[in-house]
Amino acid sequence: MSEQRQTDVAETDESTSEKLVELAKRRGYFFQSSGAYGGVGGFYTFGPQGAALKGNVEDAWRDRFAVAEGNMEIDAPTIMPEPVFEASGHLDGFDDMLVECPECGESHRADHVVEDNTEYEDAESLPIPEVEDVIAEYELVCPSCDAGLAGQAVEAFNLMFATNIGPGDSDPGYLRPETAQGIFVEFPRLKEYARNQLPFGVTQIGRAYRNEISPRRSIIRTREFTQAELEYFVDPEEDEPPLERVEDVEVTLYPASEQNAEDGDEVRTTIGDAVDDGVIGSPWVAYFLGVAKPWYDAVGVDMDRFRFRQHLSGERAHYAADCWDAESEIDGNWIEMAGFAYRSDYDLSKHEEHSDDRFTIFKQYDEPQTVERAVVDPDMSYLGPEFGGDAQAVVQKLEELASRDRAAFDGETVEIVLEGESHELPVEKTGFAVEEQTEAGEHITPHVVEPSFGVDRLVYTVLHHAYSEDEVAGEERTYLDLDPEVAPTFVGVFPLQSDDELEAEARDIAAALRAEGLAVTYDDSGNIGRRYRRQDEVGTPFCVTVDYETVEADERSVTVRERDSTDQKRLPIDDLPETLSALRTGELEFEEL
RNA sequence: GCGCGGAUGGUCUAGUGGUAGGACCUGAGCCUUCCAAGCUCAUGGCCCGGGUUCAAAUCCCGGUCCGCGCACCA
Repeated sequence: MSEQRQTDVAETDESTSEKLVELAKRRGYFFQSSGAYGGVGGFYTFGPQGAALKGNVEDAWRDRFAVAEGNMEIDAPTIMPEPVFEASGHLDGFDDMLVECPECGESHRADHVVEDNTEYEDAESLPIPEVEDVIAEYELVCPSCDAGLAGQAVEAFNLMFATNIGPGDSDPGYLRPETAQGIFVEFPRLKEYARNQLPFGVTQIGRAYRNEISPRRSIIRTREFTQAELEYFVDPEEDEPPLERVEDVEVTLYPASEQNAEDGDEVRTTIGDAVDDGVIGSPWVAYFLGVAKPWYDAVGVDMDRFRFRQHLSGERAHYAADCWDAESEIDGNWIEMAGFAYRSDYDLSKHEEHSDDRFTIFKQYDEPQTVERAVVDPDMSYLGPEFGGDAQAVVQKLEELASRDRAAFDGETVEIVLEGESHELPVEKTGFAVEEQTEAGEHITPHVVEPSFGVDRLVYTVLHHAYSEDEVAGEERTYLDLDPEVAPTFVGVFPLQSDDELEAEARDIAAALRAEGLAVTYDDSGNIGRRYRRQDEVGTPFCVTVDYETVEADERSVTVRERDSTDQKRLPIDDLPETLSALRTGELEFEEL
């Protein structure tokens, strides 16, 4: 269907965006929240049409990335306690340090001021008091007006919304800045549910919150938004993606090498070739790019305005081996709609470190392995009196030494170094032994592949790419050529004109189609042309009109009008529910009627 | 957070120091046998708070929100 998609948008892209935002307000797609109270920045309400469209897009995502891939979906809370974000790094990493100039009042990123004027390279990782000290020590000045910044307070601005769990402030919590943590945190239980078998995937569709300094461009960058994320857990040594399913998928790639090149350009290739040529480093990332591309096409993203862009080394997190964004073109700008990252074991290791639970999977060997292992079992009745409070540290040193260098225990005595001081102790008191142990497997930390979709940006793209203008019978027309699968209203039902008999018949048909599970709107106001245009503007794919032939002829029939072509066909009423359902799923094309 | 520009019915807009018009939309009616037609009538507005002034939607200050640039984009 997309190859016929019209991109004959008149005038400039920018005015398309303006017209779309205006249409969205007027027709109930989306609009600014709390308008009655002056509005609030970065929050949008999806109106009746927008909520339905968004819901349909989410359903389509669920069908593809959860159901069709055999993954499980969860629904975690949006508020989680502070330790979760200490582990995830959001508490520190999400901080911006701001320092305000006492003269001109401008705020600057304190870490940037430091990095630009000293030899410090990673000022963001310094504690705030230290940044203040550095500013004083180097007598750094305001980049705008050269006034001295020494002595000015450096303020932390965290992009997470903070709250308190329960009364008082002893139990801080945060609104999640991404849905992913809700999955990672529950990994210990989810792995049980997956019967400890890798690979498995967990999806979540939900809200995330970021207290953006500067929300922009309507629903493109908001403070509350919806993500659809998949965390796919794999055994890095054994699991491989079923690339054969997607190897022929054609994609437009914009690799880092091309972005860095003088005359770099996008590359058209297939998933299979991109993996073979090493353009996409991670086969897992490649697989999900291959799944995502046809899906984006199906929900209505214009493939001529779509690409996958590789992250440059500078914008990639240090733990991410390879990362690609799905981007769509809006107003001549490319906006990020999804990120596909190979995150290694970073997230699970962090939670393993910070929590009491195990974020590993027990991986059984093909054959149990017998290994020799050097162990110690120190005589604490000797070590205790000898070393006092350091006894535990001595035990730890002995354990380390045994596993590292068992030859050290060959003599009568063994030497350990404790806080720079050397100690000798009799080997017989260490309980040193080499034991044979049988191991059935090992605990491994799975790696995770993360396709992370921004639902709001996708909805915006779908609307923007669907926005079309043409002429019908000499009259200008605006319509959204939304795919029937995601269109908020699927069919409009009208009486041809004011007439009790026609209206009654049309209402009956509308009720029958609703009973079929279709999204139906009934309209009998104004003339028929006006009603068609109304539905065109919200993107309703089909309209059914009851005329005098319907109520007078022997075989009762109605006209069905298609939105994009405005063509009409006559159909028997009895066939309507079945035919329209088939049109919705794409089993049937309008031309075939 | 800074800078620049903006804010008038649901939407788009005109406007002057003397409390507001238009178009579209919407509703009622007439007309109408398939594409925003016509006619009649109707609903509905100066972002918020201060200040100047006899008088402020208009001028000034502050705030909120929107757009753009800077910065930021986990």
